[in-house]
Amino acid sequence: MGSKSSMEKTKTKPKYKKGLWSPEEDQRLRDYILHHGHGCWSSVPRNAGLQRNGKSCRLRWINYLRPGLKRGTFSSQEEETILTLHQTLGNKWAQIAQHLPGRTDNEIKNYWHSYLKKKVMDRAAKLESIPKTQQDIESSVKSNITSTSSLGSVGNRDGSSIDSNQSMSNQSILPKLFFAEWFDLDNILHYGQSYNVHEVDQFPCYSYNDSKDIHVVDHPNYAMNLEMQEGFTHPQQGVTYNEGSCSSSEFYNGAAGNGGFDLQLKFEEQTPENEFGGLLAGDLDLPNDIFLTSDTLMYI
DNA sequence: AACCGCGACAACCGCCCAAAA
DNA sequence: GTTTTGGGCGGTTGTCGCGGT
Repeated sequence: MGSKSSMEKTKTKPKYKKGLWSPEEDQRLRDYILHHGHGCWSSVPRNAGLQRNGKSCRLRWINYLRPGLKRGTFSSQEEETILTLHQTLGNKWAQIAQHLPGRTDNEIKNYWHSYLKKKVMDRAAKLESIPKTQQDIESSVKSNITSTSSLGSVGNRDGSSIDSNQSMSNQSILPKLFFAEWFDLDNILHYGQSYNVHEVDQFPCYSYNDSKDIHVVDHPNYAMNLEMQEGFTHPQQGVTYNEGSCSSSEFYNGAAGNGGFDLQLKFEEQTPENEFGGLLAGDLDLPNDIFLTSDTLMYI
């Protein structure tokens, strides 16, 4: 026994802290990743001075600290998206999350287990109670809808999915929303002019309604966002912010989401201050007329 | 006021896979 | 070719707050 304990002494694993994250820990992790990128996750806690393991840091960053997370209740549209995708993909939460900008797989999973699953079961139960003939009608209608849906036909949940499912999981039909898009360029007014966003040869472009000129990715906000996204995606390269590139005249908060997303920013409600907002406002020299409130939303 | 049940959400655990050694 | 390591994912558990009794 003694020898064993001495062996254990020489092979002691570092004691990692567990449980809820404190605001100080969040701050450390956020500061570290925003300045250095995460790189190798196992080295993050060491370098950031945290008593956590790398996995825990990664999870905390992805599910909570990462900029662009959309929090709060799910909209009915998001709900339907989850239901539809779950019907097709099963419990592939990460894949489902790819179609819900700003939502994490964990969040969707929790929502499913706490609410949606029950809702689906209730629906099924109701369907059970409906007389057979009516069920037949409904199921035929449902199958018609499914077959004409852009999501393709329903696959098996055990992974032995049919082709359309595989193509869906490998190559998303729905567009992914990039970091840049949380400014919702479609709804931005530039010096009082509205402009359209489109692509030319896969380069994001924008043009003003009253002009034939097409501008290629030189929109400062777009560039900044792309840069930030690159920074987060490739942390080794470091995060280089386009400091001072946000001109207050180029976008404003509160533009109506024209069927898309509201131009709003949302930051952590749990943290004592709007730290990411503080980061933006501080490090990025955010203009004064961009309102960063705890009620606002930011999308990624 | 105390207790209990429940829902929502955060976080951990274990497994799998791919890349590196 | 094998082992090790790191990252990602899904399932599950833990914690907290709130409402009802």
